Amino acid sequence: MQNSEAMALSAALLAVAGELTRRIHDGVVARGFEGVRPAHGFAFTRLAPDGATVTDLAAHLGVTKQAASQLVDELVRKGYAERRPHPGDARARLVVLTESGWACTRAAEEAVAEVVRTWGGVLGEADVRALREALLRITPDGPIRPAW
Amino acid sequence: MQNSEAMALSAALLAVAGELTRRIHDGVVARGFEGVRPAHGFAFTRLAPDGATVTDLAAHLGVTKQAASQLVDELVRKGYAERRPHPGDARARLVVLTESGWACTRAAEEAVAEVVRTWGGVLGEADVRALREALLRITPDGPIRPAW
DNA sequence: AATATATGGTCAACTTACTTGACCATTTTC
DNA sequence: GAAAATGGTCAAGTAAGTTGACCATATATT
Repeated sequence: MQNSEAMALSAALLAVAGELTRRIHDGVVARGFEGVRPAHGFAFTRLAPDGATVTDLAAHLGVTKQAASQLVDELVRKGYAERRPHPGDARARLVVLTESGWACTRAAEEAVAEVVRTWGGVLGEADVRALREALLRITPDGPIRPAW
Repeated sequence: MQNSEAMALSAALLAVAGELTRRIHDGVVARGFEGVRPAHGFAFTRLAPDGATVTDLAAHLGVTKQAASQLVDELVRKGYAERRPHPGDARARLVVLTESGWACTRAAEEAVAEVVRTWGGVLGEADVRALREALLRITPDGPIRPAW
C-alpha cells in the first residue's frame, strides 16, 4: 500500500468518525435530550447493564476518577443517573441510569441506526456488513478514547 | 441490519478512530517531536501544500478564527510554522510550515503508514483496500471535527 | 486481633483549549 | 468616496479535564 493511500484511509476514517459523532449528537438533541455531550454516551454504555462504580467508569473512559465523578455529578444533576449505595462494599457507590437515562440511551441507539441506514443507502447492505466485520477485527482493547 | 449490529459498527468505528489517533501521536513523539497535539496534525495537512490564512484554517478545523490564531501562535512558538505577509492582501497573513513542520508532517505520515501496515497484517491487503474504499464513499464534506 | 496498606470516593485548586465580545486595518461594494 | 465586509488580534470568560490532599472502608500482614 502506498503512503498516500494509507493517509487517505486515515483521513477518511477520522472524518467519518467525527461525522458519526456529530450526527448521533444531533439525533439525540432532535429527540428532546439537551445538554448531553458525546462523552456521556460512552458513560451510558458502561452504566447501562447493571450500573457501575465511578472507578469502573473512569477506567472505561480513560480518565481520572475525579473526572468520572464530575461527569456523574453532571448526569445526576440532569436527571439521567443516580448514585445508590453499593451492595457489599460500603466505600463504593453504584451509579445507575434513571428512566430518563434509559430513554436517552434508546434515543442514541435510534440515531445510530439512522446514520448506519444512510451508509447502507450509499454502500449497500453487503458492504456495510463487510465494513463492520473489518472494523471489529481491528478494534483494540482498552479504554474508549476520544479520536482527538 | 439489526439495531445491535449498527451499535457494534458505531462502537468499533469510534474505538478504531481513537486508537488510530493515539498511535499516530505516539509514533510522532517516538520520532522526537514533542508538544504536538492531534489537532496540530489537522492543521499541518491544511498548511502543507502552500500555506493558509488563519481564517482558512479555522474553517478547515471547524473552530473560531481566534482559536485557530491561538493554535498558530503555539505552532510558531514551537518552531513548526511561521507567519508571513500575504502576497496581494495586506490584511491577511500566510501561515506556512517551517522545515521542522515539514519534518513533523513526514513523521506523522510514517506513523500512519505503520498503523495501516498492522491492519494489513490482520485483514490482508484486499480487505484494507475495501475498507478504504468504503470509508471514502461515506466521507462527509465540511470541516474536520473531533470524534468527540 | 491489631495494625498497616490498599482501594473507592470526594473536595479544592489549577490547566488547557476552546468560546464570546470588542476592536483595528485593509479590502470590496455601491 | 463612504459604507459595509473581511482578515486578524487582544482580552476575558467557560468547560472539561488535571494533580494533590484527604476521609472512610476494605484487605493484607503479622
